[in-house]
Order: sequence, then C-alpha cells, then structure tokens
Amino acid sequence: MTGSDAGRPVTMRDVAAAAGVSVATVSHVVNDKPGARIGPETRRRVQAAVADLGYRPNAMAQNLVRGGSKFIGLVADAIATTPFAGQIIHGAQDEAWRHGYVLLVANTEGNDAAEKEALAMMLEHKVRGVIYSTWYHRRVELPPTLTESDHVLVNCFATDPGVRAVIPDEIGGGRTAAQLAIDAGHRRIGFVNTTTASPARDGRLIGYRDALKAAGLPVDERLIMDTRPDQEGGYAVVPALLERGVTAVCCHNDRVAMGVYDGLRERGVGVPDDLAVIGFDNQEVIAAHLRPPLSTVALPHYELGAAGVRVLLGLDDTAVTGIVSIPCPPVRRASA
Amino acid sequence: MTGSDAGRPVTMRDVAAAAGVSVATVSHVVNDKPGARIGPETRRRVQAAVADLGYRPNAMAQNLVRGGSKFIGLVADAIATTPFAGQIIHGAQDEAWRHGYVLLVANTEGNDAAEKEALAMMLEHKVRGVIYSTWYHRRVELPPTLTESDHVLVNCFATDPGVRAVIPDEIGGGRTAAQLAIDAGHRRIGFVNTTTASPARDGRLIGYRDALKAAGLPVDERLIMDTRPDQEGGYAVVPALLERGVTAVCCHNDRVAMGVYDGLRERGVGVPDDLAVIGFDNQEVIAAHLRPPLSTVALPHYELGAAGVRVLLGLDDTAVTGIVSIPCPPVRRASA
DNA sequence: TTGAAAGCGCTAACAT
DNA sequence: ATGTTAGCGCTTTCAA
Repeated sequence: MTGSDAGRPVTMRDVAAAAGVSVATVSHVVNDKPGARIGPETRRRVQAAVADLGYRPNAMAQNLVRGGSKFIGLVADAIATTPFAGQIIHGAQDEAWRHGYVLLVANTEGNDAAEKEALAMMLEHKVRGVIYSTWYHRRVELPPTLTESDHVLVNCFATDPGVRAVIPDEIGGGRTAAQLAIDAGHRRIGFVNTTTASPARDGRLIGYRDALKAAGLPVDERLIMDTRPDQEGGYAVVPALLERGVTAVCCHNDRVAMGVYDGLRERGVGVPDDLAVIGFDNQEVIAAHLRPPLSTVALPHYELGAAGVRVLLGLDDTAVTGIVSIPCPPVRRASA
Repeated sequence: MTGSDAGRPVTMRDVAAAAGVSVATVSHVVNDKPGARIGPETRRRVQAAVADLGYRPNAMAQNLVRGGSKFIGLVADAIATTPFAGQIIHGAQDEAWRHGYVLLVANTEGNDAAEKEALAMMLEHKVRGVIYSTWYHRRVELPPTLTESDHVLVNCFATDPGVRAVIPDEIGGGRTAAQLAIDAGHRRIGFVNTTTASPARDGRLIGYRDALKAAGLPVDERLIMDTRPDQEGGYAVVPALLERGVTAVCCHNDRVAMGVYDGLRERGVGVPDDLAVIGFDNQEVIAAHLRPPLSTVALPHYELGAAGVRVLLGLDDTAVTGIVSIPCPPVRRASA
C-alpha cells in the first residue's frame, strides 16, 4: 500500500496509529531529531509503517508551524525570449536546491501587473526572499512590493542605496575581450560598440581601453565605432573596419560578430588570418557554430543566478555597496 | 505601517484586533465570501485595517486547511541546454497562472537522483499534479515516484497505457515542411533526415511522403538521405544534394539547414533561387538571422507547456489514447 | 524512552 | 450581521 492510492493522503497520524505510537514519536524518527531518544525497536516499527503506508510529510503543515517556508521566489522578465534567462533560473535553481530551498518561478514579460501579482503570490507563500532578475544587464526601478520581502537583484541594479545586486563584470569582460586579441599578437584592434546606452556599452569599452593601455598599446579613437547591436549592424560596419586597417576587432556581442563574418566573407577576407574577430555573450547557438567557431567572452548567467541565491541567504559577503560583480570568462575558439 | 517591517508578519488576528472584529469576519471580507453578510461599515473598517497593517494572507495556512495546494510541479530535464525548455516552462507558467496555480519548477539535467528528489519535494508540497517534460521529443521511462501524483508528460511519452501526454505533431510538421516547398512550385524536393532514431526522424519523413503523394508528386527514394543532425551534417550532404538535382530541400532541423547554407555558399549556389532550403524547429537565433532568413517549421514548445497544464487540470479533452498532439506551424521567411 | 497538548494562520460550520 | 470553535498536519515543549 502506498501514497499513490486515490484516497485521503497518508498523514502522520496514520503512521502513528499503524506503528502504535504517538505522532510526536513519529515526528522524531521521521526528522531524525538529534536530542530524541527513541528505542531501536520503536524506531524500526515507525520506519516500517512509513514505508508501508508510503507516508510523505506535508510541507505546508511544516512550513506553517515553523513560521516560514523553504521557498525562494524568482521573478524574471523574459523566461522565453532568450536562453539567458534560462541559465539564470538554472543557476538559482541548483544553488537553492543545494541549500534545501525550492524555487518559485514567475515570468512577467515586463508586464507590471503580472509582476505585482507574482510578487504578491510570493509574499503570500512567505518566501524566504525574492530574486528579481532581468535578461539583460540594466538599471531597474524597484517594484514597491519587492521591498516587502528580502530581495536581491540579479543581472540588474537599482540606484536606491543598499539594494543588493549581482551583476556581470562588464569592465573586466571588455578587458578580457581585448586581451584575447592582444595575446594573439594584434596591435591594431578595433572595437565595435553598440549605439544603445547600457552598462554593457560603457563597461566593455572601458575594459577595452584599460587592456590596451596596460599592454602599452595606443588607443586610437578612430578604431572605436558604434553600430546597431545586431547582425545587420555588424555587417554594415565591415567597410569602415577594413578601411581603418584593423587586424582584430572586438564586437559588442556575438550577433554583431556574426554580421561581421558575413561582411568579411563577402569581401573574401579570412577569419582569423586576415582579421581576427572576438564576440561577447557566448551565445552558444551562434558562437559555437559559426565558421570558424567564434572566440568570445561569456556572460556568466548561471553564476549570476547561483550567486543571487547565495547573497540572498547571506552565504556570500557583498561589498559595502551591496553590489557583487561576477567575472566574464574568455571562451577561446578559432576566430582569434 | 506595512508588512515590510522586520517584525512578526501581520496575521489575520492582528487585523481582527485592529478592526475590532473577529477573525471570521476578517476572513469573510478578505475572501469576499459570497454568502457572507457583512455590514458596510464593518467591511470598511476591516479593509482599512488590512491596508493599514499591510496584511497578506498566509497561503500555507490556507492550503493546509483547504487540504490541497495551488501548486503544479514541472520537472524538466534541461532548463539550460536549450531555449526550448524555457518555452515549455513559459507556456506552462502562463497557463497555470491563468487558472490560479503556481509553478514549482525543478531541473534534473537528466540525473535520476535529482529527479527523485524533485518529485519527492513536489509530493510533499501536495502539488495538484506534475508535468514531466523533456527538451526533445522522445519516449521515456516513467520514474516510479511520478505515478504517486496526478501527472502528464510533455514533449515525451510513455509506452505504459493510459499515461496522458502532449507531444508535437511530427507527421503534420513534416507535411507542412514539404508543403512549403510544394507551394513554391518545386517538384524535385529532397529530404535530409537525421541518422539518429527518434519520433522526429520517423514522423517528419512520413509527413514528407504524405505531402508529396497528396500533391501527386513521385517519391524518389534517392532524394531522401541521412546525415548527422548538426551543421557539419548539413554541410556534408550538400554535394549529394546538388548531384541529385533537387531544387528544394527539407532539412531535419535548422542546424542542418545552417550547414547546408554553408555548403551552398561555398559552391556559389544561391538560396532560394538556385535551391530552396527549409528547416525545422524554428530556432530563432539561427533561423531568423541566417541570410536569407530561413523558412522553417516551428516546434510548438509554448503550446506544449500550456496544453500540458490544461490536460492536467482536465480542461482539455484527450483522445482515448491519452495522447494529444499539437500542430507544428510553418514559419515563412525567405529561403523557400 | 515515549506521550499529551498547545499552537502555527486560516476556513467553515454553527451559534448568537 | 458577526462571533465561537473545531480542526487542517505538523513540531515542540513539558510531563510522565
């Protein structure tokens, strides 16, 4: 006989009755309470009854009496739009699990009402805290409801002081990208930035400049150009790149790099021999399957999610600012 | 004063005290109970107290007394590996939400132990049921624990009789792919299948044959070839394709199509004028950004997830077999 | 070594 | 129109 039977679920009382003991005793053996002295024979009987009846503790009752759940809420603005959000969820999920927590996931698609509802739902489930995440790194306004519970921002940040946040280290990432080119012996390294303002735009450029300076290379402003952050943008910038005589180029993201590939191929310019190309984001489907495979810098989405729950649970120290930034590691393939 | 204060959370008793009424009254107004006659003045006082104290109902207490939660469990074998799983989650999430349910998501990465743990956790939270999903369409063995609760399979199926499942209509999809070529006026249409056995491999081929026959076209077995289901596979099959003189080709998936593009470009064969190419899966990052953008057939992941919860909740009828199959719609772009 | 009993926050009969 | 009360399944003193 197991819990799978249609009838009323097996409770602790049922187990107690079957084992001929009190519910208190059952509770003790089931939870393996440290300070509980249970006779070996009794323990055996209880365990047998548990197995026999297919007993499962009722988490809601446990939560009620303990006055707090083992839930962590995760609100994401775009589960579907990109594989990125999935990685954040995955990291958060693994880390939460590791600490005995369960993730309550809500998707808002940027909809304020959905967001508010999601937050309310989480509050009502007395979550331990909530992780508020966005699919691309940006500044956000804190939904008022969010502050009603313990919270940490992931892949985004607020201007309000003291709001903990976990974000990718864009500056370090920009440095890493440029270093990939420098290490390959390049001296004229272009930087194709995006036209749209963002922490990524600013940070990666700073990192690029840093790396060049650190390597004793001049920073030629003419080698820094802006374009739309997509394939078309990359394609369009190729003539300028060629004209300026760069031997390597760091792109704002992998999609831009993909467009650069297109433009280069059209002109018979080989990658990486004639021109080395470096991407950003490490968007698997693009980067790994381009020919040649694209060297790039990874956005640490999994780690962002994982760090988010660690910060929430107070396992990771945050700097005084409350902001922790996660490194963006290089991914060496064949384009640089 | 709101619930955000650090102290003990605001309970219904607090509200009752503040409003000078009993908890029963508070319960009635908070839940807007139909048969409850509450004086307008009392109702006002209660609502004021609720707002004033920032009261939030405790979902766990509600669940306890109601004897069942508003949770639906979703176990996925790969949240991260592909954007696909994300879409399933998204669809399930939206649909669950629509019916007042909350999704409990667990990721197993194909790990049996993780799976068992996840299922146990869901059972302990007395979920309404669980959706068991895989990131690619395949047959699965049912984890024994799964049968302890109401369940439906999504994007996979079991051989055990009577197990409800929601899967993509591969045959219809194959038909749709071929039809895309037929509609464009092609008569010699190749089919590049995968070498690895799967419902997709079998179903799509059947659909291809069906469509040709329905259009009164001969099915030339020489135009059907197998290759590895990735870019390299697509690239490798191009010579055979050209040699057999097809004017259009349906590929097993978008990645194969991507490889076909590569091979074609290398030989100066234009898409779609010299050779029309049709993919399968509608993997955004690939399909929409290839040049020319790839015409393909979409896998209905979002719908699979949504249908999964509807089936679970008994909102959608399933056929006698318990299997419901979801159409794979065509996505017309520029390659065919 | 075990059991009795008091709640956790809420809902739903049943009183009043 | 509103209040009293008995649980929901469990944990946890405290007593035996």
